[in-house]
Amino acid sequence: MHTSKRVLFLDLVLSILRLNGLLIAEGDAMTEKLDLTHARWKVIGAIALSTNGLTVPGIARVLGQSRQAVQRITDVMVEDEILEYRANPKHKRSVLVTLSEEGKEVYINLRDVQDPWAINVTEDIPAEELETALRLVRRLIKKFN
Amino acid sequence: MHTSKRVLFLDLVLSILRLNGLLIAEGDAMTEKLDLTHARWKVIGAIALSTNGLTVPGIARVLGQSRQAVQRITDVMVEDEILEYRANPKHKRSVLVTLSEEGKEVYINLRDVQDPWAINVTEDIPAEELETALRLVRRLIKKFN
DNA sequence: AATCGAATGACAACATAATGCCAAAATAAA
DNA sequence: TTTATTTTGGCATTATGTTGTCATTCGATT
Repeated sequence: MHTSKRVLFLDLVLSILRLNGLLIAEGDAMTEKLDLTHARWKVIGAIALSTNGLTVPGIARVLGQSRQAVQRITDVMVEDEILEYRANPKHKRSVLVTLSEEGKEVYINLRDVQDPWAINVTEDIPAEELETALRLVRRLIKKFN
Repeated sequence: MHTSKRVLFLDLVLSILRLNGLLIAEGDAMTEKLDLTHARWKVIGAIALSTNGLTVPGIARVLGQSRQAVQRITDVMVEDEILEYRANPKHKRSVLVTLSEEGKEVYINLRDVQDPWAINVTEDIPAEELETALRLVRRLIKKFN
C-alpha cells in the first residue's frame, strides 16, 4: 500500500514527539539514583559530547531549547558545583560551561547506567538502521536550523 | 570509520531531543496566525489522526506525556470551544475528546499550513528513507512503552 | 458476586521551558 | 573606522509539564 510522503512525514513528526517524551521518561528513571533530572542530564550530555566547550546559548542550540531555560539550569548546577563557568577566549561575556571535578564523576556515573541501557536497547537493531535514521534526523535538523 | 552502536544510539537520542525542540519551534511559527501553541496543535493533531476518538489519557499516551498535562490543555480548549467532551460508551467517567465545529475549522486551517510545509521539507527525501526512520522510531517507542 | 489491581479524574505543588523586553557586547557590513 | 545587525545576559511573566496524592471507576480474577 502506498502512503503519501506527506502523511508519512507527519506521522514521523508525531512519532518523534512521542519518542521524545518516552526518552525523557527513560532517562529520568535511569538517573533517579544519581540525583539528576532530564533538564540536568541533557546539559551534562551536551557538554560531555562537545570537544571545545560550550557556551550557554551553544548548549541551547544543541538541545533545541531556549537559552534562558538552559541558563537557569546551568546557574543552579554551578551553585551545586556540578558545573563551572570558565573564561571564554573567543567571547568576553559569554562564558564556557564545563564539568567540575564533581561533575565529571557524575558523568561517569551517568555513563555507567546509560551505556548498558544503550547496548540493551540496540541489541536487536542493526547499526545500519541506526545510521540511516541518524542521517535523516540530522538532515531534518539542518533544514530547521 | 566504524562507530560503535552505543555511541551511534546515544547520538541519535540527543539528535531526537534536538529535533523535537526544532519541530516544536517550526510548528509554533507555522501556527502563529492560527492562535495555536504547540501544546494545542499536538492535541488537535492527535485527535484528528484517531479514528474512534480519544480519551484524555489516550491522548497523553499518543503524545508521550502525562495525562495531567493533557487534561489541563483540553480543559481550556473546551472552554475556548475548540474541543468537546462527549460521553464515552466504553467508560462512564473517561469522556471522549472530539473536535467541535470550530475545532474542525481550526484543523482545516492547520492542515492548510502544515501540508505545504510537509511537502516542502520532504521534497528531497525519498519515501523509503522516511519509512525506514519511522519504522525504527516506532520500534523504539514500543520498547519504552 | 466479591475482590483486587489498574486506570482515571481532580487537585496541589513544583520543575521546566517559552516569551517578551531591554541593555551590553560582539560580529558583520559599509 | 563607523554603522548596522546579531548575539548574549538578565529579568519578569506566562505557559507547559511532571509528580504526588486520593477517591472513584473499570476490568479481570476468582
